[in-house]
Amino acid sequence: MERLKILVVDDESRMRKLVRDFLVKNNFDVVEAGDGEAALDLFFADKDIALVVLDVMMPKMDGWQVCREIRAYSRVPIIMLTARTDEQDELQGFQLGVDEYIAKPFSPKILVARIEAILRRTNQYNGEEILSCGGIKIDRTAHQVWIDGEAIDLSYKEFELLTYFVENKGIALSREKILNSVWDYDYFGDARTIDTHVKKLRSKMGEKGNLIKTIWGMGYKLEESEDGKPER
Amino acid sequence: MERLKILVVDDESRMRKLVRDFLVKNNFDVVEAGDGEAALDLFFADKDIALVVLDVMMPKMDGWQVCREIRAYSRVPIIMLTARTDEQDELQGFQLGVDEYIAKPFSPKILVARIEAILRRTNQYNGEEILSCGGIKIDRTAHQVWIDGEAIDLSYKEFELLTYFVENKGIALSREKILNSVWDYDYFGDARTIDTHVKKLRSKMGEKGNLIKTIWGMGYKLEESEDGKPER
DNA sequence: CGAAATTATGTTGATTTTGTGAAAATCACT
DNA sequence: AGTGATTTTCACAAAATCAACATAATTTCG
Repeated sequence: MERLKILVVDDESRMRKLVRDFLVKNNFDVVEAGDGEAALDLFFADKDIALVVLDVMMPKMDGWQVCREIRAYSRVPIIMLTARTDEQDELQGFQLGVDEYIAKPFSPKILVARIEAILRRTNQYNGEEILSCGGIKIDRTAHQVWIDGEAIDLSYKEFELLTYFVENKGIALSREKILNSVWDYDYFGDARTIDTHVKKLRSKMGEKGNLIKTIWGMGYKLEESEDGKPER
Repeated sequence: MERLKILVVDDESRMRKLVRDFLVKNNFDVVEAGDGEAALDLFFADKDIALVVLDVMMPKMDGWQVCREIRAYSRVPIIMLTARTDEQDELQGFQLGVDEYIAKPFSPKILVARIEAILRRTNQYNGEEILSCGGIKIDRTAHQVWIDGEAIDLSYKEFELLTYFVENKGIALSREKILNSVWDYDYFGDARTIDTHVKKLRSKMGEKGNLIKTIWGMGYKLEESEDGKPER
């Protein structure tokens, strides 16, 4: 599958970098614009932009206006980044043809998940809806997890964390890394909170709980399979 | 692959030298700056700096400020050197677009590993993720070692030490050298500690343990293969 | 061979890191 | 505002690691 190109529009370069880094890591191409005009120029010059991520709050031309102008000529999927709370906006946005909202601050993981979901909906992307690994099965749209065929209940964070583990199975993950992708980008708190979630995950996962290995002095890792650990 | 250029910014010349020496040994080009202003001058004068290593604590302009100014114009990867403990800082830095943190004191080996990982992520560098040597296989991302296909558990230090041996297979390594790259730069303890770790490594490695040769009066060496040693 | 130097090994205590349960804070919904 | 669920923090227990040391074994070299 060729890499899909995403246009990211935000006046803050840090936010652009955040979004870009995460998208690139997830195999998308990214083009950026720092204001509405540049965004429109880029969008109409470049015929193969698969999706647009648009900050609402921008000086000069705001996100709504950019959205309106794009919609006058194109049905490309548009995701809006908004400040929490504003429900009024959502209404306005849906009338304008916005496909999805993401409230700031969001977790990078959620951003990517939403983008992939939309692209999947529009048949431009066929990533997996169902993840699985050593008896763990995850349905992302249904937000449901099965262990050896048995459905288990997980809270939101637990689900996100387990999904992240499965997406990165076999890779040693530092707490730092986990925080930076599963938690909102402005989360400032104790990395040990991860331990608590891991504890709950392990217990809810029953026998399969020990697929989540502790890497002492480093972090955690989801083992791809149970075997390969004979001695000790 | 041409040599990549790294800008090292720290007010302590001792630290700059430490970092420089290690990077040069690992085939990077290094330019140094002793304060924030010099760093910015150098950075904007020199168009092909591939990565910046930045100490947080500096007189006059601190690391955050330097980071901000660089980020206003560039997305070059930035690694911050911080005092242990300060988690608050990490949040701030993340918003500024810092790519990685390394807590002082660090081991030179870790510094190089992180730098290479980031450059790999940004596709500027294609070193190996998997090392191997005479039946020993090391997956750095998984933090996992196999001996003849069997996974073995190693502690953090043991893993670092074995990786160092494999990276330098066939080369005689003095205890001094080993300490200076695998241990934190402020460790001034007994070099005999290495012996203890070598002992544990050898025993965990089973038969392959004797690939780690003692070089009497000198240090240790990892043999590239078991056979082919008729003389001696 | 034997003494001196060096390395191997087993043990131990201090330190660091992780596990765990419970309390506190936050959030979602009514 | 009130309730229950979720998330985070905290404190202490448990576990793992690490450095150091003492003693045994090995190598070197006179």
